[in-house]
Amino acid sequence: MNVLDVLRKSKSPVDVSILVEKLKVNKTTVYRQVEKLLKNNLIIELEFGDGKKRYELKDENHHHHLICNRCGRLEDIKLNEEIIIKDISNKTNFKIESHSLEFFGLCVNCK
Amino acid sequence: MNVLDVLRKSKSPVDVSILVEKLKVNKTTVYRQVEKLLKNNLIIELEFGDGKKRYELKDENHHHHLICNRCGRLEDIKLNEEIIIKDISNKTNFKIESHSLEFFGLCVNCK
DNA sequence: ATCATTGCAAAGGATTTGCATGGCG
DNA sequence: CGCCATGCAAATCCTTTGCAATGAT
Repeated sequence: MNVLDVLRKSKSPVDVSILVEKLKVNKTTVYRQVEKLLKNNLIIELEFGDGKKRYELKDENHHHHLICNRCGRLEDIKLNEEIIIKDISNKTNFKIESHSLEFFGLCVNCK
Repeated sequence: MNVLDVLRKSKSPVDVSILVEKLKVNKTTVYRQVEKLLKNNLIIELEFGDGKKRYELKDENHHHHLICNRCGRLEDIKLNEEIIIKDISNKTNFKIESHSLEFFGLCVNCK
């Protein structure tokens, strides 16, 4: 079992404390493995506003998240954001390498 | 001078350390004032991935950010993301209350 | 022997909490 | 007095760093 295995098995993005728990290794080790995976573009880093980072496989299936403000439930959603990216390319000289796009609100159960 | 004044004067989102410096008050005070402003929907909280939160006025002029991975330069950009929001409303039962959308890459100078 | 990986403890940085104080109705 | 804003120190949480020990090549 390694970090990638845990991410593969998890339905939602995973933070360091969970990786420590599942892998039963030191947190420093986890941080270092995560760092390497990020550098190699195998995983992506997400922030949901609660002060800790979460990680997810970077797979062919690029998607975004709906995060419930009430219960924390997480839903994946696939979007066509290329329109927006192209719009930016047209308007500016900025070369986009990555983006973060998350939605916060109320899930079906909580609204 | 209060938090809102500092945010009004600043061209880019501001973190707590800057507020402490400008307002010359205790950081705890700043955190508490910020908390209140967030609750009252007067400011918004942003995360650029470096572990600290930044704050910005919530004004009529809703926009997003281009953050340079090299030099940290920040550019504002106005986008039409309603298309995407509507798309989500059609596809899911999630009620979106807010979203975060930031772009990372290389600015004109760095690319 | 060398180089990468791990563990552990300590340090750092951002944020929160507890408690005492001061201002003001 | 009672209430709210402030300050200060300590605590907490997440993350990073230094260093020694282990493992693999």
